[in-house]
Amino acid sequence: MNEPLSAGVETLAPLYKAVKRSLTRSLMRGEWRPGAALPSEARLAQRFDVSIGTLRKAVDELVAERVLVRQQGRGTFVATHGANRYLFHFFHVVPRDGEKTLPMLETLAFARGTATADEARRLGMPVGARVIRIRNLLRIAGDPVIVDDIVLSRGRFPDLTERIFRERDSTIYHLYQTRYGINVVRAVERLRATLADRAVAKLLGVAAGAPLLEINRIALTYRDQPVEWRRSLVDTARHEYLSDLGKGAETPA
Amino acid sequence: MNEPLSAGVETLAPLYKAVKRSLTRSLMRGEWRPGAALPSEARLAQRFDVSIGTLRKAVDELVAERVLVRQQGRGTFVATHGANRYLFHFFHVVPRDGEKTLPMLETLAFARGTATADEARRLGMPVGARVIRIRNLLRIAGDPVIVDDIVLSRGRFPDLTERIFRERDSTIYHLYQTRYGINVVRAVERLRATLADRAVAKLLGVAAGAPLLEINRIALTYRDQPVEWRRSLVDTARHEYLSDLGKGAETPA
DNA sequence: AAGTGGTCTAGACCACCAT
DNA sequence: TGGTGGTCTAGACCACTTA
Repeated sequence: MNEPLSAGVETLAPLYKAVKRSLTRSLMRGEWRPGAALPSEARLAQRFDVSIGTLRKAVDELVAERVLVRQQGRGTFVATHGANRYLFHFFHVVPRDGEKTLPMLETLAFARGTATADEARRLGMPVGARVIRIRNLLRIAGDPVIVDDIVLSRGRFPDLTERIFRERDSTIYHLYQTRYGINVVRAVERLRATLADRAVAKLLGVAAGAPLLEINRIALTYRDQPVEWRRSLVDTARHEYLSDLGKGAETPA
Repeated sequence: MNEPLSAGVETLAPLYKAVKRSLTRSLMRGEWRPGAALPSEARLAQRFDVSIGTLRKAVDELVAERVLVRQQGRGTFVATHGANRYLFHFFHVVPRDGEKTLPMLETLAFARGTATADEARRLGMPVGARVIRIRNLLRIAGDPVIVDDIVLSRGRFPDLTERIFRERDSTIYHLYQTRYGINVVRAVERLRATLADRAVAKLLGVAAGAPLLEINRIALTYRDQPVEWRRSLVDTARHEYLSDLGKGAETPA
């Protein structure tokens, strides 16, 4: 496993970038499972034959991207997709007054089909590729607020069945991560305003033609490979989409 | 100017945090003007009596927050509000097909008044405080796309007149920065869907009752002090709000 | 007590920019 | 050529966790 850093096609100029790349490759290979501890920084530095400072700089960036999690005194771990990570980084709908909470998810439909031109483009597959389409209703504090339509490539999720999807015990991304080894690392969302059609209006308990917030999300894994396309329709009568910008990282003070 | 780091009310545990705090204080005081170069890292390290590594770690965070800008071989500078920074970090409306471009701004109204309860809460002022209200129409590639309603405290912008506002030669935040020494560093946006009223519909060239994306933005300066409240109404027929999430920093590869 | 990450230091060398 | 930031190193010490 001691692959020399100069092995890759081309070594990135700064050494710590090469180390980061090598770490990412190991993560993609699944060398360390989600939730598992990496070797200590001292050991990793040895393995890559770099100083601890350089190793730390590589890990720093992966921590900033939330791929790894450091815990002082315990170790460095592969980030897992649980309720917390979902709430903090992948779910931006908040009550207009009150605290953000985890939505309850009810699966309304699960169907197989072939990719439309739109779906193919967004997921980087050929038109006609085999896909799965899932519709969910999300309730916040009991109220129906969001209708989600998810599209997945059957190539990436070969044996995914409605039963497996329904009977997962945590978030959807946790299912992707644990069962399919697909680690959602980033998401790009495009928002617009639209009007509720009759079916969605009924689900959300609003009038047909009510204004809804439409979120088109592409979820990405390592190297920005698209994994999931999700269209969310949100009733923003009592909820909002929160976008906090201009912060590089946490940096509280 | 050699204020000891232990001077502040309480010194933050890590040394580099104290250095960062001290740098921020200097920026708030205007010790270095926007666009000006800071002393070299070696000199700053001397001044704070810390190692270069520690000094760099403090500057790293301010660079990540886009308060400072490093240029190899030239120096470290106080970030200025120009077209680029605005486009990249404070303007998220993009054409659905095509490149993001700088909008053209037309000022429709400029009026003085006193703060409503809503305005007072959002800007952290007492109800009835004196405010300025400005309405602008933004065109992208010639088409009217956004109506902006801006609310400012007259306390922060004492001598701001319609003429000064109209005759500025760059972005609005550049005006705040250069004329009032107020550096917008961060923004929090809350989005919802709404319907166009008659006045806005006419401005945007859509039907009354057309769906619009409503963006409520609070612009903040150092220490998260609110500076500006802006409500934008966006016609998302041919444009979208882009939200890129999950990246800690740039980290291209 | 042993092992982990977090901070801090001091110094070398490189890449880039101005002159 | 001299000054700037960018990278890399080696090592000391601290804070925290676990056993």
